[in-house]
Amino acid sequence: MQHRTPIDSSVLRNVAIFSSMDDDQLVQVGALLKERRYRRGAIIFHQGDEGGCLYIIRTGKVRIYLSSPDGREAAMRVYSENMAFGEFSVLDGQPRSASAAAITNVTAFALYRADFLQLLEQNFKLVEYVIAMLTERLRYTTNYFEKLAFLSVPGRVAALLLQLASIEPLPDDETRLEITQQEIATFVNTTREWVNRALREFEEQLLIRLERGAVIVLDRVGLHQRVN
Amino acid sequence: MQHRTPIDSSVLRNVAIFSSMDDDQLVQVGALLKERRYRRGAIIFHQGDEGGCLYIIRTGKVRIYLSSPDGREAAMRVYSENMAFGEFSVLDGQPRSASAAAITNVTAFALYRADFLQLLEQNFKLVEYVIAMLTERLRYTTNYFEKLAFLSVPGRVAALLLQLASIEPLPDDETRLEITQQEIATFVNTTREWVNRALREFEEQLLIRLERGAVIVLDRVGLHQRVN
DNA sequence: AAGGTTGTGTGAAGTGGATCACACAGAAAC
DNA sequence: GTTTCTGTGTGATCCACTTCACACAACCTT
Repeated sequence: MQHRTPIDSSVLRNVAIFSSMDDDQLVQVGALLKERRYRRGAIIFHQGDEGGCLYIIRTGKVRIYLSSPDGREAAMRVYSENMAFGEFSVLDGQPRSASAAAITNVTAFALYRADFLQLLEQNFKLVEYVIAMLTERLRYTTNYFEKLAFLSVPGRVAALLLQLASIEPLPDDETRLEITQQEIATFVNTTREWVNRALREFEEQLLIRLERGAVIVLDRVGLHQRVN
Repeated sequence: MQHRTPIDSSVLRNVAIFSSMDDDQLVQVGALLKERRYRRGAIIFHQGDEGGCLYIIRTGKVRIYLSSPDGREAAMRVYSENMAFGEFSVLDGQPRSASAAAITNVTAFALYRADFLQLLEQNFKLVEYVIAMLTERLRYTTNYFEKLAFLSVPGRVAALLLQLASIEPLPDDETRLEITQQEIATFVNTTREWVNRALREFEEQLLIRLERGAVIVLDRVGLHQRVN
């Protein structure tokens, strides 16, 4: 199920977290990584679990989310190719602060706590990268918090669409987002019905087009004006 | 207005961020710090400002908050003695992600970006501390986000009271929190009126006692049950 | 083709919380 | 003293959003 052989170091070249390393170091890192595969929908870890490793995504998308005692879910973020997630637990040894699930089929590299901490000590560039990553996370969450606190439901939906669109490869208009309305609802912390009403309104204004399981963003500047 | 003389290094001994340093290093750090004073209510920095330095609080309390275009405020956190704030901008050079205001009169040390980065390179222990600080911030905000997303107004008020009570020196019951209901409202992202209604209900259940400008926490376990 | 499942669309009723509108008391300012 | 704030208490109304209830289409299965 999982490779025990060292991972081809050339693959690691474009992973941001290792970008500062030379060939020798990459080979060394490759030997520490374990390959992991997850099916669409599979849960990678739960909030509260002991967190032994961080993950670097090779292919696919991962959703980070919180769940309430009564079964509701609040999605916080999507990570995609070449991004790392699950670092907090590795850095501070505390349990997972959120849960992670595979949105699509996912292949990832797992890097375990002891190995990672050792790399950190040996490589100051990596430390700089980790600090940069953490501050980025912090800014992201602060921004997310801000939206939740200040924006109405339609505003949050519009903001989410823009954010998702900005991740997608095609920076042009006509960006296709493969996401269900239920999923959008968990991201903006409302009900599916309200997401639907907001989306239909945007569709009437020709800002988006709706399909089963997808939203096609047509007019980003128009959407941007709807953020309120 | 501000000291140019080096700061007594013995004062730095109990500041967590420098706890790993020996006497020589502390003297060196002391020479880099600038003393700053702020009046009760004064704004230390605004969201969006260029962020040149981080602050270490000597005495007093500081409130970190966000403000919306239409003038509403959402408070995120209170920092008190010996804690550092304003680090993100120093670490990544980006503008301030939130605003900071003095709740009480405040004296603080300012440490500027270039100086701080240099210290970081010279001292790996400091790096470890910074990483620990950042992960703590991240966990705190995630937790805060979770409360905002899942709890009702009374639940959030109860959770806030418990959190504030846990900071206060007296860990016993009968903890006096000097805070107005308006301030509570900005912390839990509601209106003053609703905070009042929630507090009166708690008072009737003998969980707290109300005074002008203060809430006295009587029964923490009882309050804990009201978090929902 | 028949039946189940998942995603969507949409009305009607219910509610948590916001907004508005005052009243009142303690503190501070004159 | 009186006046003027700042903080509190509380009812009435309003509205954004939730909950419930169903209809329907697309896509699985078998």
